[in-house]
Amino acid sequence: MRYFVAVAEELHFGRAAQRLSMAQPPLSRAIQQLERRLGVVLLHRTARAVALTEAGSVLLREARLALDAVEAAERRTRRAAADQPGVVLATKAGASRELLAKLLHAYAAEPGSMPVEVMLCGPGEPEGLLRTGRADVALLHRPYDTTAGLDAEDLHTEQQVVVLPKGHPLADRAYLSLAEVKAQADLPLPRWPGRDGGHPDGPGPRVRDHTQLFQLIALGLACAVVPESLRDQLRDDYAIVPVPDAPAVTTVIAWPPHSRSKAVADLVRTATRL
Amino acid sequence: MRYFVAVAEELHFGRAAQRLSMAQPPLSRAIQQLERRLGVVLLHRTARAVALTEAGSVLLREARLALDAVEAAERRTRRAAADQPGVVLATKAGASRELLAKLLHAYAAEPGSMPVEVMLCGPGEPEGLLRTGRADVALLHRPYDTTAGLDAEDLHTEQQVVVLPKGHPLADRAYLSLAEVKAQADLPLPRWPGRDGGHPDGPGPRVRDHTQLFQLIALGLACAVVPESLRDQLRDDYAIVPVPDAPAVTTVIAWPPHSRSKAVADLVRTATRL
DNA sequence: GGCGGCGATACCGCACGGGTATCGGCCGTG
DNA sequence: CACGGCCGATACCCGTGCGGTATCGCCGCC
Repeated sequence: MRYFVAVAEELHFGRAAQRLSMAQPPLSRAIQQLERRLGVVLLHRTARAVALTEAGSVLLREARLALDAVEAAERRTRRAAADQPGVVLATKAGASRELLAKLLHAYAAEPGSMPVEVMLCGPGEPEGLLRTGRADVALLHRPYDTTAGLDAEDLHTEQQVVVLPKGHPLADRAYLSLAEVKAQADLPLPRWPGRDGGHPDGPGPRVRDHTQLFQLIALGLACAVVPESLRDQLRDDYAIVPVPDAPAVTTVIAWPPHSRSKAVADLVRTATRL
Repeated sequence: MRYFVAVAEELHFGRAAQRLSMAQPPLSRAIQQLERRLGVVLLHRTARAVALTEAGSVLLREARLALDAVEAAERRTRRAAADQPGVVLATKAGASRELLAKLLHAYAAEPGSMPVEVMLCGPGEPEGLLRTGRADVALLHRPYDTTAGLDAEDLHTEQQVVVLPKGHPLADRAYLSLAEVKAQADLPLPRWPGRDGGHPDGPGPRVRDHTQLFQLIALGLACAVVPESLRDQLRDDYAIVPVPDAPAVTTVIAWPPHSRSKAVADLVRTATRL
């Protein structure tokens, strides 16, 4: 299955073999065996190109989940046996900073609380971290993050604002509509990486984290619609205007649905009581 | 991992090996290898008994999920390649009969609908069927069934009633409290099998499906608290009394969170519009 | 038409998974 | 207290299957 995922992602047996540190022929045979075992054609091969069949793309999605589950099993087992227990909390760097601080503080004061390791990561990563067992619990932000396959509790909902370079013509407005923001051809919205690590097509600059984002805004090369709590982290060299019709952002605490850990349960309970 | 799950469930290398149709020594070694690879002690072995360690029980839970995911990947891939598409809907035999009928009828009338295979199963099974890819969508009943790890939409909520043998002294009451029902020592509540197939301890008779249940009630050996919609399926040789303080039962339609199937989406949409 | 890129095939060797035989410790029993 | 039996671990052997190298066959392009 690892082999198939590699080939399906590369769409090239040679490169996939290289990624798996093996030779190409055994890889070809392994895929053929898989196809024979399943009785299904997974790949259309022409001498020039490899393409996924319908069934192949189903297997790609399912196999990723299965491999993640296996990885999670190993990792969680190892962690359960480690002598120093603790919880790993994942969240996007820079988001919900104040809420996170309050949560950590309140949880530390709980009786029987464990050390919490905070894992800061890029957008879209936390779900994968939970699925592969690298993290135990995460703070996510709907609708940016998806909670599919996770259990979650809502913590806080807030409106969004647009961040503009200081002195921009629109900076004096009391509020802006999402349509007006998008209509700014000179200040495009940035493009965040998708789940596969690729950036969607479009005019805006490619961006990986908030530092890059605010750098670009300060340079007058972009603007961004972000939750209003981020304003606390901005110095006053930006202009901030509410965007009432942008979708509200809900901060949620999420965890794998079968989690049996007392620490995660305590953390969730503490968070909902804040 | 399959090996470990077998040993962890049997807590006996010999029987586990038998279940896996292999000899005991290679199984012992395989488990040792797994322990060495993870660097973790999974089982306490005394010469007389085998017991799970803390880490072992974590791996048991995680490994089951991982194996289910692998099984689901294979099964869904095969199904995706089969020339006759279709959806498998799982639900407990006898529950929500009318709602199911309406749903199937309404969905069949939708444009682009596919054949629906209804899979009737016992209590607690549907979650496993969804996780292993044997079913695509299920009708569940909270709080009896858990929707952890699934996406779900509420369809219908109803009160519960107690079903008594005809002519029972309590049969004339306008309503009963849950405490009164439980206090009936001569008419114990039945014990349903748990997720592991074992029945909880207690006085009541062990029961696997509604047929058994109602047979026992008719014989005057048990009573049962069930959703009120079940009364439509009962002939009038039972007495039915509302139990207002029993938890309300919500019928939900549930599906695996990463499902990308149009048929499942249509089915869910149809169900929520009923 | 020839060359190059790429997946498939042919063939080989070794490592690992599984089998049988046997050991060793623990408990129950007469 | 000694013996037997139960059960997991160890020792040793064998065959299969996975991965490697060499090569082929097909297609597209210069």
